[in-house]
Amino acid sequence: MTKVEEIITNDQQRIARYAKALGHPIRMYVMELLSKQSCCYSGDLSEELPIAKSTLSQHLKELKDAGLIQGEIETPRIKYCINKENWEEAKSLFNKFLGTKDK
Amino acid sequence: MTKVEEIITNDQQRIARYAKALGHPIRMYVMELLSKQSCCYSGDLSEELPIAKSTLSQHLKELKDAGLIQGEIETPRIKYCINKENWEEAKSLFNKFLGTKDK
DNA sequence: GTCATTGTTCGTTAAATTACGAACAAAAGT
DNA sequence: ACTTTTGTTCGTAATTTAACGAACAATGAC
Repeated sequence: MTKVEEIITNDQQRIARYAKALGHPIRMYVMELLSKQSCCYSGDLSEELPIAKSTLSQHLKELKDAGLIQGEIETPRIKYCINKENWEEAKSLFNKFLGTKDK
Repeated sequence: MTKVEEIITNDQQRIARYAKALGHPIRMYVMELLSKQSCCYSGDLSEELPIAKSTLSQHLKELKDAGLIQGEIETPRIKYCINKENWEEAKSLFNKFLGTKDK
């Protein structure tokens, strides 16, 4: 009868999308790293993390598809950093949701 | 070689668990509702939301299993509310992650 | 050109997620 | 006892997720 879009707000859709992307320890690890040190190389991640590089690649793709990170080619490596614009949006959405006073 | 637990912190595991639970629009909707109005009945949710009640039940179970909500029998209905203790932990973890100043 | 290096894509597999309706269980009302 | 209300559980199906290794592509070094 009623459609999802009439009930679930756009913000809820978006924050759920971000939350989903953060819903894995490896991806949390990457995001936390990036929020601390501005950028990283997947080769370095691949060394520290005990997972196949193809698996890591998939996780990075997840984060990229969710808009949380972006990759920049810096041959022969790829430099990953936070996607500032979307990250700001995500933070704003989470802060609002969490009832934090700012924003 | 190295184990996941040596790399991924406990906090990262926990916040990822919470994020995963929040990674669906329906569940975001419920959590947002509960953070506003302290409690709700799944019957009411079932009416507003265009999904089967069995599906809703599953989503509520997800949130319950993640520790974000708790159900209290109030026959014949079930009253759902935030699980305060875990919600505080989740907020604290998210705030730390998001780089918010408080907490 | 050939060889490393770096990271993605492919193919596969196992498990988890999402969704539905039907069946079921519990408890209160008649 | 029967019915109604409320919500969970069951059975099923389609899709997505997570993981691996092998194969592949791009680029720089030899």
